[in-house]
Amino acid sequence: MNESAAVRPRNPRGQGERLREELLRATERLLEEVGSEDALSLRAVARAAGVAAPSIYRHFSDKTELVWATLEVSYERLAAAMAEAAAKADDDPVARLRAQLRAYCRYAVAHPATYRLLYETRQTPVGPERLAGHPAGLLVRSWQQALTACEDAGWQVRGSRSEAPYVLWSSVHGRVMLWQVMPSPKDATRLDRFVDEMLRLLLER
Amino acid sequence: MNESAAVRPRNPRGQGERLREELLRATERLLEEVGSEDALSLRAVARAAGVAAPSIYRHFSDKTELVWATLEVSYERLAAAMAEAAAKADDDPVARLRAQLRAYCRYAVAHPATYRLLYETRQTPVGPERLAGHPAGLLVRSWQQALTACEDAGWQVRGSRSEAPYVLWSSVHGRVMLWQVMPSPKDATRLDRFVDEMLRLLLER
DNA sequence: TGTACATCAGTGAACGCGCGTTCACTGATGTAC
DNA sequence: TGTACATCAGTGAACGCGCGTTCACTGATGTAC
Repeated sequence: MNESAAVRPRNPRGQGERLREELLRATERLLEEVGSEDALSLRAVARAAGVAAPSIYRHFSDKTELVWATLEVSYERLAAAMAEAAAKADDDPVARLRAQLRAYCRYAVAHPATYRLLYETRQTPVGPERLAGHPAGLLVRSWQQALTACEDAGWQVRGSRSEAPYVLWSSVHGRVMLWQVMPSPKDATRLDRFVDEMLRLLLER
Repeated sequence: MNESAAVRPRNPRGQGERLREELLRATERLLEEVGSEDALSLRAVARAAGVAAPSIYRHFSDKTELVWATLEVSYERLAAAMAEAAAKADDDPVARLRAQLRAYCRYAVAHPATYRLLYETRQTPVGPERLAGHPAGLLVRSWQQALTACEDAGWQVRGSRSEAPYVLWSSVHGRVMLWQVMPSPKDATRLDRFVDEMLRLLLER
């Protein structure tokens, strides 16, 4: 039951912000463990950080703030993983797009609960100004750009050009979610094959 | 605060099973309202059904049983809507498939929370024997059959034939979920257009 | 026809629990004079 | 150099709440004799 961090020394003066980071990390880990915002308790977060529950309120005004901040961190990790994969790929726009899509899938496989939560806006009634900054908007732009890069390199996008980013993204998002639900073959290379198939369907010379 | 059903006459002898149906309907409605299993309370279900909380235990052994039974009902409704749409469509396999897909989208739009819950297996650790009966398996078979019917009518499926049902279903499922998350154009005809686009991508003469 | 009894649908009160949040506090450490 | 004081990081105890579930019950109604 001893969650972790049995004794935690108080931060030195002026270093109070460190606890903020520790709380974010603890929340990230626990969210993945319990699988939903409802099931996450501030008391558990405090326990995991080796701190009393009220200490959270020094850094976050309430539970919603804490969870939202954590999901922002998670989204940054996903974006970073995709960027890194693209950078490492061959100097070919299709290879780069494929690498990004695979990194996206790998993130979802590695953090299934977090991945789901990234798309659960319902959790806590959240203002439209926050919804506007939702990762979803940024992602669709990223697929959009990747497809344009492919066109610049001489590829043709099959079907409606304006629907194409949605086709790509929806299908990969949907496939990942179904993969998480379907019982049988929990084999992540199926996702890679799916990505290849989608690119073949969407792009032609 | 008076949730409903202020006075509920006791069922006549031998009709005790009626309450079971009423509880299922109340749960269905409340699940859609609160959006998650965690947020649903047995006490609220009882209140909505005009009954004392312990009465639930006459018909369901615990909360999990109640929710699971409700999701089964929801899934049956979805399947029925799809079947009805297919029956009403022209006598052409592509038209029938399109009608099924649109009915699927319409269901998701009309019951967003329920639709999401249908795919949340995580909710309560549930045995593999139950997972085996998960709607997901039935649905993939249904898309599978629909595609075969198209082939029999002279259409060709583009790309890998074995991936095709997953491409179709993943993309529609993913598109629906993204539609629910994205802020801007809450316009359900976009989903219809998406369905058309996917069929165009997947099927050729 | 009358009556004892079993069955059935449903209840009221209580259990123990963990939750988010508030409050007034402690005690170490840097700073001003 | 010494000391009063402000600041800072963090705490312990308590709040009121709603939850899932259990328990022993009530009272209407059908059935056996």
